[in-house]
Amino acid sequence: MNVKQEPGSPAREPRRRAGRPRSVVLDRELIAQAALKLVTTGGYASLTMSGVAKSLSVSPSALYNHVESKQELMQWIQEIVMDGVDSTVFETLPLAEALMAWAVTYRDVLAGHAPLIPLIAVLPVSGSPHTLEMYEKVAAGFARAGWESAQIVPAIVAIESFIFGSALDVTAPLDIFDPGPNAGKIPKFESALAAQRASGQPSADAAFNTGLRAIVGGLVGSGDRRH
Amino acid sequence: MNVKQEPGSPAREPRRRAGRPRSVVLDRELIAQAALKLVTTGGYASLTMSGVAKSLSVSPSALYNHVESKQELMQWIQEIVMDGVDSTVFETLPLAEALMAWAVTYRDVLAGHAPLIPLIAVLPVSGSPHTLEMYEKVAAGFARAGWESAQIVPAIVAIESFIFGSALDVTAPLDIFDPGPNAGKIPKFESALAAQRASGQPSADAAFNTGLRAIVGGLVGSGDRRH
DNA sequence: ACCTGAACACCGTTCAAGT
DNA sequence: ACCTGAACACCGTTCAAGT
Repeated sequence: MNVKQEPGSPAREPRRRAGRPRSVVLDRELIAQAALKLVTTGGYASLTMSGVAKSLSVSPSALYNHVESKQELMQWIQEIVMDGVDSTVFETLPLAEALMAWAVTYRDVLAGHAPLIPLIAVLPVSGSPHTLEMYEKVAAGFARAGWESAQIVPAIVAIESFIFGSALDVTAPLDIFDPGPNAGKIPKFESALAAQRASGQPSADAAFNTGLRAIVGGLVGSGDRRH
Repeated sequence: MNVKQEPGSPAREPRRRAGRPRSVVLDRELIAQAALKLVTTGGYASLTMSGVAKSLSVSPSALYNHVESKQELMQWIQEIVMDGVDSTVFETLPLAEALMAWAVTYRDVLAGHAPLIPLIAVLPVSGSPHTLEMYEKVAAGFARAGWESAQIVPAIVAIESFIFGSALDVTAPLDIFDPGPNAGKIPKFESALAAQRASGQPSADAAFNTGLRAIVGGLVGSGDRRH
């Protein structure tokens, strides 16, 4: 999935005079990596143009020679993040299993980047060749399983919607459903909550497993979508 | 669903001397409504403390006598928005149909408030009695259908995750999947896309219908979750 | 008790000036 | 071509001062 740097092209480093502390020669790759490191270290609240500039020992305005806006910078991050989704499974597994394996890596990858989710949900894929390749593999998986053409995109988007929502859910506090001062007024929900808690599994994980099985089963299980 | 103002309590207006233009007497209700109107008119980009203050003819700092932060103000909006979700259907319809009707109103209500979604996904429900009541009705619907206690919360959260993701999806541009310069390189996906487009239905709607049927069918259809 | 106005500590972004 | 430093137009929030 990850595209490695080709060892054939030596990526010639611009030589730097020694002895003098100097600022880095900026480019897209460098800025994107610095931004990603910042996010990984301090979360999205720490992702500021100033912060990125500082981590590169450069003035904030210097960044604008290479990136149009913070929004574009976030799209660069999004591409790197999406690169972590494994869609090779569609080449080796039957559709239902492939979808489940794909969804698991997809959710895990997004869970650490929740602020990107509203962006990804809305971002045209045209700018991200790798994301398009992912869709190609997923679509090919559906086609190979005999799906009717017109049903494929809705099915993909449906599962993706579930994945996005589930990834948001991962970031919720464990006690999100605690009724607080309203305890006792909502008996049915409280007993359901207590029973779920007794299982020991975080509700986000239980929900993801339950929902994934349900939606994939509901989509792939019934045969009325084949032509 | 909406809690009406009780006509018994006359909500005595503080009398205002006539002739002099004066600023409003602030309270939570007034601020929340002003904020909601601002959002409805100009979207979430226009929701600023200054903007709310201006619409109330008051200085921005005055708001902080009534609300702790912009975050809290957004929670007030969230409560009003969630009040639009119809969960009475669980009292009248069989579980599967109730879930689908509930999901439809839920997604429609959220679609106009996408920036709230990451907030709602993470917000403890304890602060919002109405939301808790919603969960009680949904849980009661599952219980009435004979569901095992421990399975109910995961099922609810799973459907909610799908709804959240689908609501985000509504705000995506219609041509989000346009391959742009990569046209031709992803044949399987492109033909699936063309076939879907030919149906005339926006892909977000098609995906929501497809996915909702699948997840509800996958959850409620198979009988192995009853005790 | 509650409002004003000034101030603070930030944002993202632009732009003339330098090299 | 690309970086710096100053500046701009905002943010949310705090706080002394007034009534």
